[in-house]
Amino acid sequence: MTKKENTKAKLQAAGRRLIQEQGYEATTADQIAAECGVSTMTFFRHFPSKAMVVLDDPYDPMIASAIAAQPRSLPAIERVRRGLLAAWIALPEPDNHDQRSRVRIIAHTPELRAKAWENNTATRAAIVNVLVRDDVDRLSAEVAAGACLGALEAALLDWGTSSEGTLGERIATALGLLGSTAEESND
Amino acid sequence: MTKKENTKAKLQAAGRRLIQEQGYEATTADQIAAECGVSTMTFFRHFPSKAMVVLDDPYDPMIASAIAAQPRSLPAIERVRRGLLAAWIALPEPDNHDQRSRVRIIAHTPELRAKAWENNTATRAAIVNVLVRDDVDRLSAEVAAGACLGALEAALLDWGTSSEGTLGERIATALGLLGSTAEESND
DNA sequence: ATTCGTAATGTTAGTAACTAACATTTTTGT
DNA sequence: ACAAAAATGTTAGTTACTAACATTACGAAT
Repeated sequence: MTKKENTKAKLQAAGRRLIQEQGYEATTADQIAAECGVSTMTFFRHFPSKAMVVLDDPYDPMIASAIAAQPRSLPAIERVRRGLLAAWIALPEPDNHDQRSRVRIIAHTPELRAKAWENNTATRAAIVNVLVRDDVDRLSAEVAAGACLGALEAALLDWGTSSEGTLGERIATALGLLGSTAEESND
Repeated sequence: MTKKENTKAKLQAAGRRLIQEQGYEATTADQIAAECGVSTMTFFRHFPSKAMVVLDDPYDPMIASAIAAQPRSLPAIERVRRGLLAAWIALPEPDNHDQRSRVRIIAHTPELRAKAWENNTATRAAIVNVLVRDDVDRLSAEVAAGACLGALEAALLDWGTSSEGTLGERIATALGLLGSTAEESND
């Protein structure tokens, strides 16, 4: 399975480079494929859509379980907020250069931002389900999930478009803005 | 300009009906146009994309100015939150039946939800700009705008998929969940 | 090393959402 | 009734993506 991964990596690299140089809309899947000496069909076998060349990232798993692990006594938003913080801490700070340029592309392309949001649908649904299972009403659950994931995204894009600081800092700041005004106890 | 508006209304009605019956992806722009005895091109002259047959709504204007009108002394989130509440109050409760079925379609179609989010980009940017102009840092502004608009959307979809209560109630509830824990003073 | 199965890729053909350019009809003001 | 302008039609094209089927590259067992 080394060949497959290799082709995917080449497509990803070429795609991101071309999109950075020419813009997202101006870059076609055909072009990316050609750049790698590969057919268009092969491109779509590796990425379900053109957007995924840029969007493909390894986050998202485990988030729902991190939230489920927070104490059920907290208000919904607070549970999601702390769950996301906990999930983040368990992750490594990303390779600054590559990730930052990737995020920068997304930040500059409304269509990609929308697709990124679409991609989060599964995560958002998972979060909502955890909360609803614990007797939070649906509206509160949706608001909590939406607000916290929104803050996460804002942190990511802000980090990507700036040049200093760590992602972890931004995430803590962004989620902090949603926090209950009396702060940071630990349980 | 009556003919134009008439055609648009017919396309909208036919489009929504067909999409409701067959699903969003299964319904083509060609089909909607044919249903109205009109060419495909005409469809796209009235709606910039297929999604807009369903998404086209009259909200959004004035929101930014409602936020600008809130006292600059409040934290960003609180300003946006109160601004949206104020903007809502200035609006009439929508015609229950049509709007509800419209929202229901959106709620059931991830692609449409994503496009709705994309459509909000302009509003979100306007809100962020108002805040930044008043010396709120960009990250806080993005988080505030994202969280509050996210809550608004959750309220809308929840209202659309349920069958009781008013939109106004849901919006108040949803935005209330983001509120500072010490509640509801008026200034 | 040869053979053989499978994984990766290629080819062809097609659909659907759009866009551009230009022709035609319909509406409207006078 | 007539000319300007608005609305629509037609044709041709691009791009993202899918399905079906053919082909090549690759690794493992003999």
